[in-house]
Amino acid sequence: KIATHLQEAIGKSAESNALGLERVQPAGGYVNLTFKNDIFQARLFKAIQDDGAKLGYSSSGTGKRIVIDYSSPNVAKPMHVGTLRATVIGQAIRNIAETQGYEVVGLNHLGDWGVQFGKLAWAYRKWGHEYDFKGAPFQSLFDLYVRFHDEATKDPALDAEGSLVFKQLEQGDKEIEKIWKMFVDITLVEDQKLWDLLGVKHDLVRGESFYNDRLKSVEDLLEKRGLLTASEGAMVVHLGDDMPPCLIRKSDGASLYATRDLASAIYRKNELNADLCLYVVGVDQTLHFKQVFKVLEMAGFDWASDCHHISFGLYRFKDGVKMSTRKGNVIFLEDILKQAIERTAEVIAVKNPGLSSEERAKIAQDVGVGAVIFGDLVFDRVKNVEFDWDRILSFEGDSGPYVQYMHVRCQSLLRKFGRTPNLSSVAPLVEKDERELIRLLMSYDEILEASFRGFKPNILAQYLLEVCGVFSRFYHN
RNA sequence: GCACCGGUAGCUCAGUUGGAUAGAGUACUUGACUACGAAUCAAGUGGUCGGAGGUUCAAAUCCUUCCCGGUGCACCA
Repeated sequence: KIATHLQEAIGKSAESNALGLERVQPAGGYVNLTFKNDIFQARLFKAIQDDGAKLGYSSSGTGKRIVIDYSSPNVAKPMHVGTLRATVIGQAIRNIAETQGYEVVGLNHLGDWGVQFGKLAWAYRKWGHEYDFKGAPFQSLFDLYVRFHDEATKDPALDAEGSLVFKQLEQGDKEIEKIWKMFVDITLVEDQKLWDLLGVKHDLVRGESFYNDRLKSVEDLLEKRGLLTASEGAMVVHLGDDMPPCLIRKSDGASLYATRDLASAIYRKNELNADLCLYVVGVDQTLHFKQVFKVLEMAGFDWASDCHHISFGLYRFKDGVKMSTRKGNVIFLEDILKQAIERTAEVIAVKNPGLSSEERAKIAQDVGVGAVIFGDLVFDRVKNVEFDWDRILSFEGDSGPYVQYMHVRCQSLLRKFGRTPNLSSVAPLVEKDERELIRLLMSYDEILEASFRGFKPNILAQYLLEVCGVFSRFYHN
C-alpha cells in the first residue's frame, strides 16, 4: 500500500522533489527506497511509521556495523568552528572505519526540539513578514532568533509566550508544526551547503524530535527494572557514589537530554542494528555520556560497553575565552572557509598567474578547504584548540596543502612517465631514502588499524606528513 | 571541594599502546630555482619531557604525590 502510494508520488515531479525520493522498489514483504539526499528522510520515515509499517535501515554489507553520531548544531543556528570539529572528525573516523571493513551509518542527531522553537515560532508569526524568507531563508531565521533574544531581555513576558507556543507544538498543533518543519528544512538546506564543501555526509537525520514518542517506553523500562526513583520532585536513576544521579524526568513532567539519548541509544542498537555506537561530541559532555552509558548497563543492556563517547577538545580564543553563540563571540564556519579560499586564491595569483579564473577558483577551494580540514585532524582530538587565523590559514610546513602538493608532484611524475608503471619488476632498493620510503609505505595498513583502534584520525594524518617528508627527500636526491 | 583530561624546543604540536642518541613544523642563521613544479629541499642554533619520589634490564609512556591549565559536577542541550 505504501509502495503504491509512493510510486504515485514519484510520478508527480513536484511531489517527488518534496519527498527527496528517487526510486521505490517493492521487494517481497519490503519496499526499498532510494533517496536523492538525506534531508527529507526523517520526516518521511516518521510518516511511514505512523502508517503502521516497520522500518529498517539496511544495506548489502556483511561486516559489522558502526553508527557514528556527528551532528550539526541546533536548528536556526549557523555552523561555527566548534561544529567543524564534530563533523570533520566524525567523517574522518567514518572513512577510516570503512577501510577496516565496517559498514557505517552516519547519523545527524539534529537539535530540533525544545522551548526555543516555540519562541522562534512565536517570533515568526509576529515579525516574520518583515524578513525575506523567500530570498534568504536561513539568514532571516537566524536574525529572528537573535531578535527574539534581544527583545526578551527587555520584556521577559516574551519567554512565557514562547513557552506557551512550544506547549501547543508538543500537543500537536498543526499550524505551529508546519512552521517548525519549515525551520528544520531551512536549516538542513543551509547545513548541506557546508557539508558538501567539507565532504561530510550523513546517512540519516534523526533529530531530537524523532524520539518524542519513544521517551515513555524508556521511562517504563527503567521503572520495570526498578531503577527509577523520585528525588526532589523529579525522577532519577541513582548511579552510585562516584557520579551524580541521571535525571530522567523533570519535576514539571518534561523529559530531558539524557532521556532522549537513552531512547536514541536503544534505537541505534535495536533498529539500526549497531554493533558499535560512536558519539563524536565535545569533551564538555563527558559526564553526560558516562551517565547515559551507565544507565544502559544498569538496565541490563550488555551492549552498553559498545557505546563510546569520542570526545574532542574545544576551540577557544587566545585569551582562553570559550566560544558561545549567545555571547556573540563565535566565528562562523562559513567565514573561515571563505577566508581560507580567498587567501589561497591570492597565493595562486602570485605563484601561478597563468591559470584561468575557473581553474584558480577550483584549486583555491580544494586547497583552502583542505587546509582547514587537515588542520583540524592533525592534532590529538582531546586537546583544546587555540583559535588563531594565522595557524588555521597557514599553508606552509606541516599542513594540508603540503600533503596535497606532494600528491600533485607524484601525479605529475606519473603523467610525465606516460605509461603505467610495471609493478611486477621491482628494481633492487639501494638508496637509503628508497628503503625508508618503501618501509614506511608498507606500514600503511598497520597505521590505519591503529588510527581506527583509538578512533584517532591524527595518527593517519601524522603518518601522511611523514610519508610526504620521506618522499620529498627521496624525490630531491 | 570531588571527578575527568591536558603539561614535551621561544611558539604550535607528534611520539602507533614500556625499548636504541626524545622528533616535526614554525621562528632565527645560511645554502639551493639553465635538468622530474621552490606551496619545496639541505644545513645549523634550540630539551633537566611541569616538580619530586617509586616500579623495571629499560620510563615522555606505568604507580604515588604535589604544582599549573582546562572541563564537568540535578531539573539547559
